[in-house]
Amino acid sequence: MLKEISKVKKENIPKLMVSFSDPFRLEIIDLMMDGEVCVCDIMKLTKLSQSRISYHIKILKEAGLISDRQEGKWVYYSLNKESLFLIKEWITSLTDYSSNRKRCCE
Amino acid sequence: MLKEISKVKKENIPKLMVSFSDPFRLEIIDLMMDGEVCVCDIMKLTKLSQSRISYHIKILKEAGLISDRQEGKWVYYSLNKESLFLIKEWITSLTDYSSNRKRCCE
DNA sequence: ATCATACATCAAAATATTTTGATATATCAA
DNA sequence: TTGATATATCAAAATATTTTGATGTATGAT
Repeated sequence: MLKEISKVKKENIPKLMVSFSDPFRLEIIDLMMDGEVCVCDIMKLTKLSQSRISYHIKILKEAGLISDRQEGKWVYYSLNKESLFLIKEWITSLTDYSSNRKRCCE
Repeated sequence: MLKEISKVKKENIPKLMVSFSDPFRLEIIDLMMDGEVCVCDIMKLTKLSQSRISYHIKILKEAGLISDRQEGKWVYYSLNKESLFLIKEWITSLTDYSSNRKRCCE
């Protein structure tokens, strides 16, 4: 069902959603809303340790939610708008298609 | 930031999102898109054990994503459209407000 | 070539989530 | 009242995620 009405593959949803399931990742995402950030920016702004940030960045990256761009010693991360749109579309399919049928299975 | 541009309280986002972060919960949500389901429906349709289903139902309920209605021995669960809309609104705030500024912190 | 900086990765420990099987509770029917 | 059914809850075990501190790698400056 969900499979067919959205461009996001159902099996990718959990990984994407896990991105939003941790308060520190939400903080990082929040920072990225203002534009690109490097790990060092996040360190300054959140007081999380470097390896901890790298860990969460990795989760976000593997979910496809962020992109990176290296510039010398720095790696700049930014939100991947395309996947945000896919998620939005998926959620929309939930709100739009959830039926008004009283009972599902009879 | 996210705090201010959406009606969903930031601290509630992780719990809501955790709902979508497990494939079995997604299956259950999927079933609910067709209307109300009881635990017994989910048992028939998914082959998950009863207590396992109750556990996942509890997660969904505590996130505020589903509502329940008891009728005799049965408890019918259904998606709570209001919270789906809040989530959609939150995701929309992400896509709409994420800035095009190149660098966040300078 | 050496050093400092930015970040990634790794293994171990800490912590959290999920599953399981058993038991509890509530409702209904006989 | 007894028994069956639907679901919830619980504690233990299994499993997964997160944190920590240490080490590795690449880049650029001296």
